[in-house]
Amino acid sequence: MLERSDLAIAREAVLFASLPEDLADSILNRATTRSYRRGETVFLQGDPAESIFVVLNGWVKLFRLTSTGAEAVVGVFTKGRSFGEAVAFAGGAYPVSAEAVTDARLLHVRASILSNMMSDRPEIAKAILSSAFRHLHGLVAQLEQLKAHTGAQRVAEFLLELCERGSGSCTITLPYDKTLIAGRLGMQPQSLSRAFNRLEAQGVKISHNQAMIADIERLREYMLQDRSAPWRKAE
Amino acid sequence: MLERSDLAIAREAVLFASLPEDLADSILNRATTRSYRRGETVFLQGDPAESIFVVLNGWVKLFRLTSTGAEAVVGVFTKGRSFGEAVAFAGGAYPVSAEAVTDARLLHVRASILSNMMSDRPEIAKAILSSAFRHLHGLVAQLEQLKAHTGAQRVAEFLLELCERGSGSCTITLPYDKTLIAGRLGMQPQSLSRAFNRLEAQGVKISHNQAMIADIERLREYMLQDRSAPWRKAE
DNA sequence: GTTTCCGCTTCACCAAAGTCAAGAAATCGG
DNA sequence: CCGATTTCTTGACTTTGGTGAAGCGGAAAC
Repeated sequence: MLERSDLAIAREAVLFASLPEDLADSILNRATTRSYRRGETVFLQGDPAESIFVVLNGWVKLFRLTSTGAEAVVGVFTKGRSFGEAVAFAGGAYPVSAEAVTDARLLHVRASILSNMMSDRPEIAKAILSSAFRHLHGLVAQLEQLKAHTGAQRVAEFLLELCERGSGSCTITLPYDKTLIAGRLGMQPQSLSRAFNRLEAQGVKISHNQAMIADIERLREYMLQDRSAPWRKAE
Repeated sequence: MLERSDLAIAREAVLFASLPEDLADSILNRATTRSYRRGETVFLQGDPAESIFVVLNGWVKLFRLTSTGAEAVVGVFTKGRSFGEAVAFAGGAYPVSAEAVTDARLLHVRASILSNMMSDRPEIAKAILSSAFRHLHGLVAQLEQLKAHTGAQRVAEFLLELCERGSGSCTITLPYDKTLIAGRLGMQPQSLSRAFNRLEAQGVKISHNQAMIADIERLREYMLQDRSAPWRKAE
């Protein structure tokens, strides 16, 4: 049912990584996959939560629609990341909507299956809690970012997360379009453009969807700066 | 060990509410309580997470300290609310710090106890997941607030959450000091003051730690307004 | 009672970012 | 290859909210 490569990706996911192989496989055997087109909805906020999802490829965004139609992006996930764990067990409705932002393939795991297996194998509960914790941690980090960093600093942080290396220079490909990056960072696309300009002073060059960072350490220092630190003027 | 009134509060908490009474009690029998003075630290971000906490009375804030010493408040909890569920099982370190903001009493439940019991009684896992989901939902709501609402709107939302009634007028007591309210809403105390002033136009009066809302519906409408809606000028 | 301290508010100023609008650049369909 | 749509950037303007300083008032301490 699942292709070999799908299995490999799913097993790497936090959700399954800590489980013994036999257990992971017996869950994965009962899971299904589905492809989504760019822009297609996976679920809407308010839908009854019955499944847990694991991204096999492509990108999926989770977002909240406000009463007035504005959207607040809450997470953007790619290969190996799961979502929906906690809510599917709390038996409620999804508090966010999910949409494929590129063509994507997702693994669906019905919560009821896991729920049944959980009685025999309590490790499952811990695996799910680990995933849930990861989400909590991610949200807390986002809150901190929003409350304590300027737009340009958030952009710097975003770029640094994409860097493999810890120092020196590096070139990265922006993983999805700038409109979405702006949403993820809680700003308007216009402000993202301006933030990129501002980062030029820190040795960052953007062209098309490539970002070149001249000095990772320098950028990291910029990102960590106190908000009220214009002593050293915008260079 | 636990007083009768403590038991009653703990049983109401999301964490225990869904559990059969015998199970809840056997957990609570193995839990301890402790009192904290105003300002006392419960744990620090980075501490190994061994316990889950339930607030019995008083108020506790969860916050993150940035590298530069700024703090970002991530939650403020009172009677019946629990925290630390997910992380205690993921076996990691607390990603936030916790501090009593008033004199407070907390129930401590060692994660290892729950962990052991979980094998026999899988309902426990679901109770914990429900609590974790509640936190997730709360954080998502905060993100939406920050990204989509102005300061004054966030204050309005905060006040409305404290209202029991759904319409008409109401008077509420601010549950903790304004500095903390400002932190919880992601703004400076000065900005909170200004926001209160702005809300006067919406029929909100603040004196000392009392807030009088003349018309709940009106305030709710104000809070729901699109950010880009100054067509009807700031009245 | 008076002093001190703390929490809160107000003011003036400024930087950050949203809004509106126009234009450039890239992408896609024919 | 060309036109049309979408995405991105830029500019001018406005609003929001942060910053620092000053002032007010209440509560606890002397």
